[in-house]
Amino acid sequence: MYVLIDCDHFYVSCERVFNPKLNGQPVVILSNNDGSIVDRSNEAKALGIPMGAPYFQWRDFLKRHHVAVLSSNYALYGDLSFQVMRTLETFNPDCEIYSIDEIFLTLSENDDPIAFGRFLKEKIKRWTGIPVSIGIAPTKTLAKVANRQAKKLYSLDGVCAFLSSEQIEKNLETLPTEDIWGIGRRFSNFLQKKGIYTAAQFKNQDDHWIRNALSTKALRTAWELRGIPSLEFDEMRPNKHSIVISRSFEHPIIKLETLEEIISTYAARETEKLRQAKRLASSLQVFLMTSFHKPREPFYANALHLTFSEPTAYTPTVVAYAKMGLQKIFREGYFYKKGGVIVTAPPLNNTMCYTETPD
DNA sequence: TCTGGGGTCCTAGGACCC
DNA sequence: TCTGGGGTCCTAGGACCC
Repeated sequence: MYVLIDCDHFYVSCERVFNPKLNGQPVVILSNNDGSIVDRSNEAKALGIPMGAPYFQWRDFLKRHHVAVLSSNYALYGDLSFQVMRTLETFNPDCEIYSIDEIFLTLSENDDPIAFGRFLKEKIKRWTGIPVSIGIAPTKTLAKVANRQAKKLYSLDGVCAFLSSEQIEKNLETLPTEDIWGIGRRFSNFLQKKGIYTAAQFKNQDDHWIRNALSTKALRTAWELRGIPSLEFDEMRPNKHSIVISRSFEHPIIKLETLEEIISTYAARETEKLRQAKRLASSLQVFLMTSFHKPREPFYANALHLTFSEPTAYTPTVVAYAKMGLQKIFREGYFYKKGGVIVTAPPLNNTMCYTETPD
C-alpha cells in the first residue's frame, strides 16, 4: 500500500506556526511580486477566493472581509518542510519526497492503515505544528484520490484508506477527469469531448487508444487507477536536472539594455546556485515574452538554447552566453513582461563535479 | 498600473554515422 | 511508382506537476 501525506494549505499553516493569532482567521499568501494568491486557508476559501486569483482584483474584497494578507516567505516554508519530512523519516525511512508539502511512503502488510495514518498525523502535528491529510491506497495515483477525500470529508478526520475495490470504484465514479493526478486541462477537455467525464470511465478505455490519443504517461495513470502500480517509487531524491530563475517584471520593459541587466543578474545568481549544489551547467536557455493578459497588444515570445563548449559554473561565461542569447531573441518594439534563464545541469558523475574556479 | 516560480517527463524530427 | 536502412544522440516543444 502507498501512503500520501499532504500538508494542509501548507504556506498558511507555516505562517500560523509562528503567528498563532492567524488560527481560525481567513488568510491568503501572495506570490513573489504579490501578483496573485498562491495559498489560502479554509476560511478564505469559504469566502469564495479562488486559487491563483490576481491580487489587485481582490484587494478590496480581502480588506472588507478582514482577510490577513501575507507575502510568501519561502525560506520559512522550506525549513518547515524539512522538519515534516524528517519527522516522517523517523517512523518510516522509505520516503519519497514529492514536493515541498507532499511525501509518499510505503506501508507493510502488517500495519493497520487507518491506525498508522492517524498515528502519523498526530505526531506531525505535535512535533511540527503542521496539519496534514493522509491518503492510503494500492497505488500512488489512488493514494492521491484517497488524500483528496481525506481533505474533503470532515467525518474522516484527515485519514482515508481505500481498502476494497468497491470503495475505489465508488470514488472513481464521482471523480471528474480534470481532477485525476496526471491528467491536466488539455487532456481533460479532450476526454470530455469524447464523452469521458469520470475517472471510472477513463480507466476503462482501451490501452492503445489512451496511448495514441493521449500519451504513455496517461496510460500509466489509467493502470494506476485500475490498481496496478505503474509509477516508480524514488526513495533517493534524484538530482535536479535544471535550475530555473524567471520572473515577471514589475513593469513592462522595452529597452534591450534594461533586459540585459536583468538577465545578467539571473544568470549570475544561477552560477551561485550551481556552485552551492556542486554542479556544472552543460547548457543554458534564455527566454523572453510579452504579457499573456493583454490581448490588444502584440504577443511575442521566444527562447534560445545555447550549449557551453565545456560544462561550467563560471559566472562571466554564463552571463556572457545569457546576454548573447538575449540579443538574438530580442525584437524591437515589444513590451516585455517576463523573462528568465534556465541552466541544465545533468546528474552528477565524476567528470562533471564542480571544483573551485577563480571567479 | 497590477495576473507566480520552479520543476519533470515524453516524443518527434533532424543530424550524423556506418 | 520505387532511389538504403538502422542506430544513436540531441533539441525543441508540449504535456503535466506543486
